[in-house]
Amino acid sequence: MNKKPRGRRPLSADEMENGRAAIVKAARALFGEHGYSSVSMRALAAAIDMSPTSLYRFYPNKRAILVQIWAEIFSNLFCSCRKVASGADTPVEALTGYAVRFVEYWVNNPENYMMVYGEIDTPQKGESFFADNDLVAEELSYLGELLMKAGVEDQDIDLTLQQLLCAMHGVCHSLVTIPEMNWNDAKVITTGLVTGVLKSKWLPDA
Amino acid sequence: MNKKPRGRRPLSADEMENGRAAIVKAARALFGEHGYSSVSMRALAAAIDMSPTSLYRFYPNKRAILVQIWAEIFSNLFCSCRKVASGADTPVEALTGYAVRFVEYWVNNPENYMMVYGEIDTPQKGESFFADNDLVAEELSYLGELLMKAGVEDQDIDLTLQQLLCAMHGVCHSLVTIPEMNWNDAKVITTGLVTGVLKSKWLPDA
DNA sequence: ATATTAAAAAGAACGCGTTATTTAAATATT
DNA sequence: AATATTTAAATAACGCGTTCTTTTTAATAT
Repeated sequence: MNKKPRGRRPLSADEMENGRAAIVKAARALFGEHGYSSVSMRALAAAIDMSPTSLYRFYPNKRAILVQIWAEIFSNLFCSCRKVASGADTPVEALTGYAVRFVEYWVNNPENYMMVYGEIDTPQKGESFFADNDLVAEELSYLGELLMKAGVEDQDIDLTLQQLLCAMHGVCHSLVTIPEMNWNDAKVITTGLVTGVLKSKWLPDA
Repeated sequence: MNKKPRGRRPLSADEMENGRAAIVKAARALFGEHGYSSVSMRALAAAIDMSPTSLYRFYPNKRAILVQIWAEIFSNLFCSCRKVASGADTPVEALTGYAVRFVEYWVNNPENYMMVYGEIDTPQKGESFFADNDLVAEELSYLGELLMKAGVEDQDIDLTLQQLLCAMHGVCHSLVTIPEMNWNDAKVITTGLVTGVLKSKWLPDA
């Protein structure tokens, strides 16, 4: 029979989406200006004339709002990186250019880095942004193709890609989280590392 | 005249030291068992029969207690790494062995990694553990010597050392914070990266 | 002994993220 | 129209790190 249910209807998909969008929009502005942890849920709610607890109808917690913002950040980042890569003459130059841009983005926007990597205290309760996210997955396969074009053999691509990722992350992480150290230029550090990753596999041992 | 001051004396150096030691001892046990952020200052205080607010006489905040613990963690880590390095046949093998042990330590003790690198949300208000700490400084110069013995030229040592650090940090950071990814063996990833770093500088370009 | 002083120790309170509970609104049934 | 029901929205409350305020304690001077 499928009779209509009795009480007040739940939020429609549209209402849900609009609510989420409003929250993320305000959060992006506030987090960007004052930093993630300085913006309270109460302040965020007030900014969009919403009760603090009502936020929890749209997002399960503060971190979930942040994760939503990550996608935008990564979208910009990847776009910027690919632009560099596509302008390069050789696959190897494309890879190094990509990596350099990647690192420079985070080093130049440490507050974004902090928003993404700075709050690992909640040890991913099954959310797993990076492994599941389509955006990230596609970027990984893109980099895999670049490695292939650069001449890395098929059976080495997976490992080399992971080493490349670790290298890029490592430079970002080190430079951002230990700013008081006398770091060499990010570009120089990164270029050498990437070059090393690319060389170490298919060049004969010295 | 230098007369004695009138009121109650401040805590003596001994009392201060004992208080700090008691706090750190309890904190190390509790943080290790339940995780840093799951242990409240109130619980920590209760564990040593102290008023929560009295903790703040010995340490300015919770994070400062954590930082104190870092030194112990790093002491163990460096000791373990050097043991491997000193057993190696060649300087290059010493370096790779060092790096592999370094990475494996963090990967095998992610809760320690989290304690050290997991809470960067407070953007170091001038505390700067890594750049100032003597333990760290000495370890850096030790690694610098290893690089020298490995044949890295003087003018390249600083850069190569930083690349080595970034590489090690990058592997740790990636493997610990993105555990859901199908990572290759930490040893394999690290060995390749370190080899690449060591090669990329003084080998002629391909 | 008692008063004075300075610091320690304890207590109350703030804003935080979040949850439990209560109140209000909307819709199908009687 | 009144009622029952289901959900949204609002309010209270919890434990947290931390700070402000008060009380207690210990040491000196009278």
